[in-house]
Parts: sequence; structure tokens; C-alpha cells
Amino acid sequence: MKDLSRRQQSILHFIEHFLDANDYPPTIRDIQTELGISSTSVVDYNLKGLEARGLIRRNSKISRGIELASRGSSRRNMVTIPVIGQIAAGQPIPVPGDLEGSDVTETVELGSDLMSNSGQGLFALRVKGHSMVDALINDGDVVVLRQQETCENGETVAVWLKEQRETTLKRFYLEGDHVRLQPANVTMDPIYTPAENVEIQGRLVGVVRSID
Amino acid sequence: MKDLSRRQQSILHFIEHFLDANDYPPTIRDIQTELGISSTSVVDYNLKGLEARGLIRRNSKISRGIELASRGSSRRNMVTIPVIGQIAAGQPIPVPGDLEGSDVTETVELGSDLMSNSGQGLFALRVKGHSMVDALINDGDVVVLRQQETCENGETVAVWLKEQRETTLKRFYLEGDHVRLQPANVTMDPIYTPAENVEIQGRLVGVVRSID
DNA sequence: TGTTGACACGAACATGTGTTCTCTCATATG
DNA sequence: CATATGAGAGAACACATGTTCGTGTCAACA
Repeated sequence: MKDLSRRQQSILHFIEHFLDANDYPPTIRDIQTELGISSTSVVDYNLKGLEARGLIRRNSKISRGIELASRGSSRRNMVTIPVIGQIAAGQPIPVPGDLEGSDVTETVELGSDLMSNSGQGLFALRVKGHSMVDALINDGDVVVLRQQETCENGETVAVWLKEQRETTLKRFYLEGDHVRLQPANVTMDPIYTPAENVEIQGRLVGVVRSID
Repeated sequence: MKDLSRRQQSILHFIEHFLDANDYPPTIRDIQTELGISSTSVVDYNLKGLEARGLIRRNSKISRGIELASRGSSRRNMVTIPVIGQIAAGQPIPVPGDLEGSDVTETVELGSDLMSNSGQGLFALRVKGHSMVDALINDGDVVVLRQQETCENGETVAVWLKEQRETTLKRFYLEGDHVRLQPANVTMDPIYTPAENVEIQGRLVGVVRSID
């Protein structure tokens, strides 16, 4: 397949810039005037070429019906995760069900390349206090969790220790009728506790720390 | 200010859904037929209401010139940061200048609410090894840095210790002609070293940990 | 009862915008 | 040389789409 002509390249560039600036695609005439092309038909002609090699998609008859193949996907690839509360050592974890109509003011947005799935069932909590340094999590960090009540061995989960009335974030290993909770920090020792004592609140899928 | 009418709410919802599905905004008539509204002027009327309270932006005369305030910003507000290499204890830090034409295959995308500025001058490195657990950073984490050769006291910076031939990530305090490098982990002790021995590579602005 | 204002209708109207048709013009290609 | 082909110009056409205007409904209110 032949290379793109200079004109096709500049058209492609212009579309990208336009989309960055405007949130809606350009018209053929936008492209025409910006690039100093004499006729709309020329734009149409080159657009067809770009479409033929899959760089753009066009919805005929529809105004501004140009979609960038590269962009159309990458845009949607951002997941917005609500920060529904705090997580602290001596405090039960808020669960997503609680946020009935509560206005979640804060959200965290991540490219979906960081989150394995579409962001369904994910929620986030802001860490309060230094109780989770053993999981390499600092005061002020945001932890992203997937809501679930069970987990596989080796997964890091947020658990509520009933007896201690305490929340913690550790690797989970079921060993007989006891659970071993292993800190992420390799220099620290695990906790052993009866299985009935732990209540899994969610699985840790991410940590975001923003400084300043 | 009054609440949104049911019609305005449904219009807003429809615009959101349309944008999710299509990558270009809907026309007034798209909204009209989808919601079974009798006239375009009714849509226009309600759109004006939505615009008045800042929920959308409209570019008059321009077809499909509707932009969602919530969306329009959040889309652009994503910064894409290139992951240009690794950072490890015994290894100098790659600097952005090195990436001449090198194909950066990996990027990290964050909502700009996490990054104070536009993402200019930011780059990211994947952490190799456990040498930075004292900064609460784990093997495999991605650290986001701003390129700079100087810093204020108290900022966390990536420094190259010439004598030790070692990279580390610590809070920086200039004290006379010596530098105190303070681990983020409050339980650990600082390092003191002559000022000439430290070479600031960048300031830490974020950490992202993605688990599976 | 009359007035007012929010909301809605329907029908033009005026542009915006994609599409298409006919011509050039240069460059191969035989 | 004759012909094909790729790239572009210019204009017209047809439909897509934003805008506006006159009117109607209905509840709230003095």
C-alpha cells in the first residue's frame, strides 16, 4: 500500500488538533479552509483515501461524521472511579451501596490500560492515616478496589477484622481454618487470624498517589 | 436556581449516551426524534436552559456544536505520560532527552485532577526492585516525575548519589552544605550526604500502582 | 378574572455541510 | 502519440441542521 500523500498527512494532523481543541469533529469545509485547499471535493477525495486505509471512519450524510480510528477508542478508554469515602484503620469501609444519591464530589480518572476491565464494580477510597504503610500505602493515597466478598489466595484485599474492629489491606492466604494476612512490605511479618474473623470488603486493584 | 425539568434531564442523559456511542455530538434533531419531542424549537429551548446553568456549551451556527461541560473538560483533562524507562537503585535515571525517536511503547494516562498542571515536562519510570520501599514504592510501580535539576526543601525528588553510584527517591532538605534525604516512610532514618554528592534528576509528582 | 411566565408546538427560513459531476493537468504506460 | 491514472479545481445540488416566530397550554397569582 502506498504511503500517505503530504496532503493526507496534514489532513490527518488537522483532524487530531481540531479534536483536541473542540470536542467535535471538523467539517470538510473546516479542513478545506484551514489547509487552504481549493475545493471541498479534494478534501472528500483525500478523506476517502484515509478511510480506505482505516485511519478514519466516516458516517456519510452525517455532518462532522469523521471519527479517528486511533482516537475513538482511546477516548473511551478512560475509566472514572468515584472516591466514595475514606479508609482508615479503625473504621469500617464504606461500600458502594451506601452512596444512595450521595453526591460523590471526587473522582479518579485512569487510562484503562491501568485497569484490567471497564471499571465496572470499582470504587476508590482515600487513605487516612499511616496504618497501611506495611502495604506501601501512605496517608492521602487513593486506593482503588473492586467490590467482592471472596477472593483467591494471594490477592490483596481490604478486610475488616471483626474482633479487632479494624480495617487492613493485606495479601490473603487461606490456610486451613485460619487466614494469613501478609503485608506487601516484604520486611514485615504476617498476621494469622481465624477465618471467621475476616470479612473481605474488596480486592485491591490499584493505588494512586498524587504529590502536591 | 430551579431544578432541571424532566425533559432537560433526559436531554442531558441522551447527550451523554450519544457521546459514549458516537464520538461526535448529536444534532438537535437527533435529540428530538430520540426523545419523541414534537419540535426542534423545544429542544433548542431546553438546550438554552441547560446552557444557562453551565451544564453544556453550545457553539451556535455550528452543527453538532454541543459540548458537555462535564465531558468536554474531563476528556481534555487527561494527560498522557510516557513511560520512558526503568528506575532502579544501582542505575542512573533515563532522562527525557534520551528518548530521541525511541519508540515509547508504554504510557500512563491520568485525569489531570491528579496532576497539578498540564502534564508538560512529566515523564514516568517503572520501578525495578525493592530499593524504594522506604519511599512506599513497590517493585513494578510507576513513578511520575517532573524534570528539574533543582528543588525546594521538603519536596520528594529522584536523586543520583554520585559517590554511591545509586539512585534514590527521598524528601530533600538542604542543611548548610549537607543534604538530608528523608524517607517517606516515617519509621526509617534519613541519610546525610554532602550537597556536591547529590544530583537532582526530577521531582516526584505521582505514583501509580496497578495490581493485575 | 385577567396576567404572567414557564413550557411546548409547528412551520418556515437560512445556513451549514456532504455529495457529485464535469474539467484540468501532469505523469506514467503502452 | 494515444490512453490511462492519480490528483485537484470549481460549481452546483440536495439534504442536514441551527434559528426564529407566532401561537397555544396551563398553573400560579394578584
